[in-house]
This record gives sequence, structure tokens and C-alpha cells, in this order.
Amino acid sequence: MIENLVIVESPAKAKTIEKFLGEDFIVKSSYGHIRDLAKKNLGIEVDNGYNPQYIIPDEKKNVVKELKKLVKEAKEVWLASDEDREGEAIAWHLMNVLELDKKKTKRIVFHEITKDAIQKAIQNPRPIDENLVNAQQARRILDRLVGFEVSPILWKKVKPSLSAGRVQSVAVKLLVEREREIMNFKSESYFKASGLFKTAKNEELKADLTDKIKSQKDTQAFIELCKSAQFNVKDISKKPGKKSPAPPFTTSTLQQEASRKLGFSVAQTMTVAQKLYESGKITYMRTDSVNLSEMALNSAKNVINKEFGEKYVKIRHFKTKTKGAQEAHEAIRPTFLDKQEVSGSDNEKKLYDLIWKRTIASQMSDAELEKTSIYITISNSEHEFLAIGEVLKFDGFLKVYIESSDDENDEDIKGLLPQVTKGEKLEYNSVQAIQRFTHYPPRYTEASLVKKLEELGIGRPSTYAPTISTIQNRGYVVKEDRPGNERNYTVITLSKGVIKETTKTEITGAEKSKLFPNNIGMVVNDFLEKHFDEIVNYNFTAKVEEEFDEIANGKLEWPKMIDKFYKPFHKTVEKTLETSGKSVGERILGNDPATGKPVSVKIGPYGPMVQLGLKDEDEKPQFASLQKGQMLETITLSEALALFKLPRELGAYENKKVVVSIGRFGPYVRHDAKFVSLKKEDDPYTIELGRAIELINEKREKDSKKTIKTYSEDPDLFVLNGRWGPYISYKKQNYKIPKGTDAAELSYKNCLDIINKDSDSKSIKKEKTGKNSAPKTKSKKPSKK
DNA sequence: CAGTGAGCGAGCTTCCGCTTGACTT
Repeated sequence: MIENLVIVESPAKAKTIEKFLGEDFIVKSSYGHIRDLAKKNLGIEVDNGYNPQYIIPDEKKNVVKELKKLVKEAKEVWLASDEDREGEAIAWHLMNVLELDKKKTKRIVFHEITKDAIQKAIQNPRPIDENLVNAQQARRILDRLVGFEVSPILWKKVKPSLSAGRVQSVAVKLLVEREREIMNFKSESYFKASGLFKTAKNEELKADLTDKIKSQKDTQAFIELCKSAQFNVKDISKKPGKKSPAPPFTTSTLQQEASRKLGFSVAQTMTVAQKLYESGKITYMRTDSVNLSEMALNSAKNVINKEFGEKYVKIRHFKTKTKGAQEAHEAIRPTFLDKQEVSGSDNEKKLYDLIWKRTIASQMSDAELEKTSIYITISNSEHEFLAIGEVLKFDGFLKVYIESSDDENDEDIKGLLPQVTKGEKLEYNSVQAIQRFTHYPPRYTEASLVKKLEELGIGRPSTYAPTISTIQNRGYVVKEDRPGNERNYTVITLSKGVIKETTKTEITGAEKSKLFPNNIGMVVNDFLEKHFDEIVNYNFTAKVEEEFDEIANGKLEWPKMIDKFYKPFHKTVEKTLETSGKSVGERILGNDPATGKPVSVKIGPYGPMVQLGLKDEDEKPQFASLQKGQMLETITLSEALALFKLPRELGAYENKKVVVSIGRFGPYVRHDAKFVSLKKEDDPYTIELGRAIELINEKREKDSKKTIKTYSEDPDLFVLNGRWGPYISYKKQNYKIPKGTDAAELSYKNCLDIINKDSDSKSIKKEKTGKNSAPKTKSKKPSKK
């Protein structure tokens, strides 16, 4: 017989709580939701008051079975899921599925996992809040209606397997809008002048002109003036300043900082954090709260006191600013703040270190600064120079942690300025004006997109990472690096009375790990904006959240709210299905000057493509795929026509055709059924036969050196030299040679050992990945009754 | 990564939020 059964959401939490509660309590986990809408069809009886069809998903059957068994043995059952909308619903589903007596069901909540908090909770049970549950049901049903009615329209009108939803479609829209802003951005140049001066005490003082100068002509004129100008210190001002630490981590801020400081993707951050959580090193990692428990605050105080001294302690209570935050948990922090380091993988150590520093810093004193500004007048000009220096008077929290910023221009490190007096005359060493350019708004990274979604109140801590993955998996968006372009800029320098003008080059616009919308993402976004403006509106979530709140407060009935949304929405769905044509982003670019045939671009069955000619003519139209990075909406007629120039036949070599084209791995030459990649400096559109032959011969020579060893025992076995050094090839499979082995010395038996060892680990890996993708292959089995 | 895609015949795909698991005797 069990005295008490407590059910929480997470197994790691269950373990911790069990310790606090003593022998009379058994604590189990529900592993999140145990019921969901039926997966087939809508799972909602639209004509029957939107009655939801709940089922227990296969992967939850075992959990439910075990809980049912325990409930039968238990005298008392406590539902201790999180104190938020989803948690309340989990408790309600548990009550129903486990057939608990409504009157006797004890619902308890706590925000902190501390002994005190839990024992207090046990003393204050309450009934399940049905209004809050209804708000969750409305949320769930609305999301299902949107997702499962709009996605199939995309299958018909754009491409199969696409998806749309309240959250993901807005994420894509943010990226598409930003990309178009960038496309339309016109960069303007201006000049930034700065001077190096010599003070009376013969020290150097660097100052920047307070305003920009637009044209090169005006800049030249200004520099000319400086030649004969007198420079004086007009004013010196000293102002105290302070900096305060950032609040402790939430899911979103952790993802942002781990991305900036450690280069983690948001998914990676969550995986590593999960490990730390499961091994008891940090508190729960899916949270929107910046709150720390009293126990944690006390512990932080002690640690700071001990490590840095009393001066550095400043206990703070942060308030969340996030829209729609539900604050069911604490902020993300180390479980034991006195543990500065933990064991584990490198990434776990790094992430823990970040969390420790951020948490500790959040309870430390402000940093105190002194900011000095020196204004310098120019006798023959209205312009003014300004030198700014910043001195740290007291480091405070900066001793431990400095928050990073997404702004790449945050480079200025200011230091101490030399002593000058008001009115002092300064000599110039040099005056320099550098041409700069206005920059388009930055592209989103995964983490900065999460930040933006959070600001809009869209998505939850548990869904940020999956949402970012979904929009990439659907092909709406790619995360990648892109090289920049060279750009010239002018530098005008005045030194020793001589003005010099030079042209320099720089690389601009290079992107690293940024999110770029693909053509399909743009087409889908435009389709949704045209037909489902309401859903992709940035305020849609905020609007429905207000109504969910009304439901939670008992002021609105959920079926009414859903009905008010669904009636007009469903009409739009039907109208769109009937009236809208295929939406494939088609653009007519013009006519081919050679044949007079029309040229158009659109999304084809294999991706974005160019079409030359029309379907209904005698001659079939020609097709060619767009290349990576080419956009339907910006490609020009000549760029599109260039795509038909490949494959190009260059001529013959050794009586065999030499053909150049572009494939999956970039531009290549084909000759005698062999492929040779073009070098970076070669252009497939202009390369000539001579150069192609050169490449072919180069490859041949390489190949001749490719075979290191063959074996008489087995003709299928080779030791080869590849791009990544020597490797073993056996029956079309390749195997790594262990480090420190001389490839030329490998015996037949050595090779077989390597092959056998390797295929063992390979088959294990394969099994694993096979299982992860199981839902896809699984669906093949006939499931009809 | 060990190589340079391509036309209907079949049924399937999809949402957002909670949470981790993983099939062998």
C-alpha cells in the first residue's frame, strides 16, 4: 500500500522531490502531456461544439499503465504538474485518465524545488482550475484548426508536405520581410573624420568628428581647412555612470548568449542544458522566469562574499518583462551555486560556466564608471571633435560576467584620456577621413530570431528550438555562411601639411551562421499573407492570448471563442481552395532574344527553375534549375538565360567529348565518363578546352597516385589516397585508418581488422538514426481498418 | 561527402506544447 502518490511532469524533478518528502511519498512523472488530440483528421468535432477527440499516444501508453497501477494502490494522489496553463491541463487529463475522484483530487503547485516550497504546497492543496484548463483546450484546438486546415491548402496550391502554423509561419515571415528589406536597401556612403592631436604635455589624444560628412567633395574641403586651422579644447566634462548586471538566464536569453559566446545552435544549447539538468547540476532549462529562490539568493550572497568580498554583493529581485510569461519555474541557475565547476563533456562545462557566471553576476554590485568628454573646436569650421574616455572606478559584476551584444559595431574600447585644460591649444599629428557605408539591417541568427519571437509573445520556451528546426526542415529557410564582396573605399589623410587620397579595399557583407529564406519560404509566405493575413499578423497571438486569459478568468466560454474564430476562418479556407490558382512564385522575365520565346521562373517539382518556351507549343519547353542563392524575385533575364548555356560542349579530347556543367558539388568537367571539379578561379560559362584538358590531366595524375596498395588475397580491397588522406576502400565502402598508422605498411589482416571494427560501430549508428526517423518509414504500413 | 538529380498512376504529408525515450530474451 502506498500512502501518497505525487505526479510531476519531469522524471528528474520527481527524483529530487522524492528526497524532500520522505518515506510516505512516492513521486512519479507523467513525462509531460499524456493525452493529445487524435492525430488523424482534425481530432475535433467541429459540428458538435468543437468537441475534442483526445487519445493517449502510443508512446505514452506505458506511462499511463504504470500510473494507473500505482493509483490503485495509493491512498492519496497529488497532482503536482507546473503552475501554468499547460500544467493545469496535464493535471486535468491525469484526473480523467486515471479516473480520480474530482472532489478528492489534490492539486498542488510550487515554483521552486526546495523542501520548504514543497512542504508548503502539500499543506495547501486546491481543486483543479477548470477555467485554466479550458484556456489550454482553446489554445490547443485553435492551433490544430489553423495548422491542419491551412497546411493541406499549401499541399494543393504550392507543394506537398509543407506546413503552416500560428508560430512557424510568423517566424518565416520575419525572415522574409527582413530579406526583402535587405534587397531594397540602398547603401549610402559618408565620411567619418578623426584627428590625432598632441597635448601641451606632449601626450596623444584621439578624437572623432561629432558629425558625418556626406560627400567626398565636402570632406576634401574640410580636410583642406584643417591644414590651416587652430584646434582648442573647448570643454571637459566628467560624468559618473554605472552599469547593472543582466537578469539570470531564461531559455531565450540562454540560447542567445550560448550562441554569441559559445557558438551553439539553439538546439545544441537545449541538449547540453538537458544533460546538466538531468544530472542535477542546473535547475529546469525551459523557463521564462528571471526569478531566483530565496535559497539561491542566500547562496549567491555567500559565494560572492567569500570569493570577492562584501562590497561586491547586491541582492536583486528581477521582474520579467516578457509578454505572456507564465513563470512556472525559476530562472536557469546552478543547483548549487558554490560549485563553480562541474564534470561532464566540454560543452557541458562551458555552458555551466556561463550559467554560473550569469547567475552570480546578477547578484553583484553595479559597475561604476567615470566618463570623460573632451570637446575640441576648429578655428575655421563649425565642426567639432570629441574624445570620449571611460574609466572603471569599481568593477562590480564586471569582475565575473559581461553580456555580449548582437551589434557588431560595438567595438569601441574606451580608455583613459590624457590630462588637458580648458582652452588649451592642440597641435594635430594627423587628420583622417575614412569613407564608410550605411549597412542594411542584420540578418537573423537562430538565437536572434528566438529573441524576436519572444518579444512578440509568440512561442514558448519548450518550442523555440523545435520551431527553428521545423522551418529549416520544411526548406523555408537555410542556416549558412555566405562570402562577402569586395568594396573600395577612400581614405583622405592630412599629415605634416600634406593631403593624400588613397583607395583601399575591404570585404563587406560576409555572413556567418545566418538564416536565409529560400524561394519556397518566400512563396509560401506570400501565399499566406494574401489569403490568411489574420493568422500571420504579428499581433494574432497577442490577440488570442487575451481571449485565452478571459477564458482562464471565467469570463468567456471556450467554444464561443473558438466558434467566433473558426466560422470566418473556415470560410476563407474553402474560398481559397476554390478560387486561388497554383501559387509557385511565377515571374515572366521577358523573351529570349535568340528564339523570341518567353522566359519565366517559378517553383517546379524539383525546386526553383527557369522555363524557356511555352507548354502548348509544338516544341517542348526547356527547363533549368536555379542555382543556390538565386532568388525568383530578383533573377534577371540574362542570368536566367545563362542557366541554359550549361551543359556546354567544349570540343573533343582523345576523341571523347569534353562537357562542362554545374552539379550538386559545383561546376565540373566531364570527359570519358569521368568528372573533374573546376577550380575556384574557373568559370564554367567561359572556360575553354585547353584549360579543361589541363584539369583532366591534373586529375589523372592525382588518381595515379591514388592507389597506395592492393592485395592479391582480395581484389576488392584497396588502400587509397583521398582528399582527407589515406583510407581503405572495400566493396564500395570506405573506412578510416586509425591515427598513427602508416598506410603503406598495412597488411591484409590489418585491413580486415579495421573493416570489421568499423562496420560494427557503423551498424550501431545506423540502427540509431534509423529509429529516429522511424515515423517516416513507419507510416508505410497499411493502417486502414 | 568518396561523387555530379529530373515528369502524376500510390498514399502520405500538417499544428503547438508538455516531456524524454531509444525493443530483446
